[in-house]
Amino acid sequence: MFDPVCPSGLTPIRFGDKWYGMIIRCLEHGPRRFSELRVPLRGISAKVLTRSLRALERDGMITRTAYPGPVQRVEYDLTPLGRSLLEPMAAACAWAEKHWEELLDAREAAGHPR
Amino acid sequence: MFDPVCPSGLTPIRFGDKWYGMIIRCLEHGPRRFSELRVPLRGISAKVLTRSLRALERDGMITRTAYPGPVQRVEYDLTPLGRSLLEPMAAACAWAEKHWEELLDAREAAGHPR
DNA sequence: CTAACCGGTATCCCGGCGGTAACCACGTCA
DNA sequence: TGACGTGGTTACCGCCGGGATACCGGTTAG
Repeated sequence: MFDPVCPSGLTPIRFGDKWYGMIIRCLEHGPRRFSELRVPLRGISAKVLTRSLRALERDGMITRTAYPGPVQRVEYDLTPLGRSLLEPMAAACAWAEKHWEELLDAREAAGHPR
Repeated sequence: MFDPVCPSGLTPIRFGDKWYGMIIRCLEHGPRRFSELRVPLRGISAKVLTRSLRALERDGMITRTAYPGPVQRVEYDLTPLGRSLLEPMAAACAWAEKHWEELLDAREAAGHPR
């Protein structure tokens, strides 16, 4: 998921900052903990992940819940608003799937290394 | 069109660089000349517009046609690929129209100045 | 006691985006 | 002859996003 060559990271369509969209997709199937998010988002630093999560929280896209147990445990989950973003994101992904090769070919033809 | 307060410039959804998407929308209803593009895109500098246009051209989104008449005349037009981007952009705009207020409210509630 | 895990924060660095300003070639007009 | 419009290019500069690294407080496992 989200390997460096994945087209989803290369579409001209972006949601918020670099990770905003990917984080939302990671939360699509239920809440995730901080460290669970770092796995699929290969290479994200803790700082950047924290910042993106804070931004998403500020925008009402996700909730942050710290469980008071003895072990530190924080879960992030999508709000209805965040979930509603999945729809246009799906449209963007559909576009990318259909037209990604075209875009790549155009770049190659323009002399840009693939 | 595209005044600084327009939500379209503030959605978390972005297409390419800052202007990529707006340029495509400007070309939606037919070809436009360089200077015609600078009008709706208030405040864009020639440098940035040129760079964005080159990027769009490189990606096969638009064509650049210089007419050989006595006066210098260059027109930019959407390719089918560029036109196909209008679809997910419409989805993004629909989302923004529906949920923009929600996002704003969330930011305000988070103590962020509106 | 020590190490590791969790969920971060603090600091530094770098590259790229975006903006300003100056300049330029070409052609037209007065 | 000079000013002006068109469609740029170039140099410079500031800011911010993103990455790497180090550290930290609390808890638990060995």
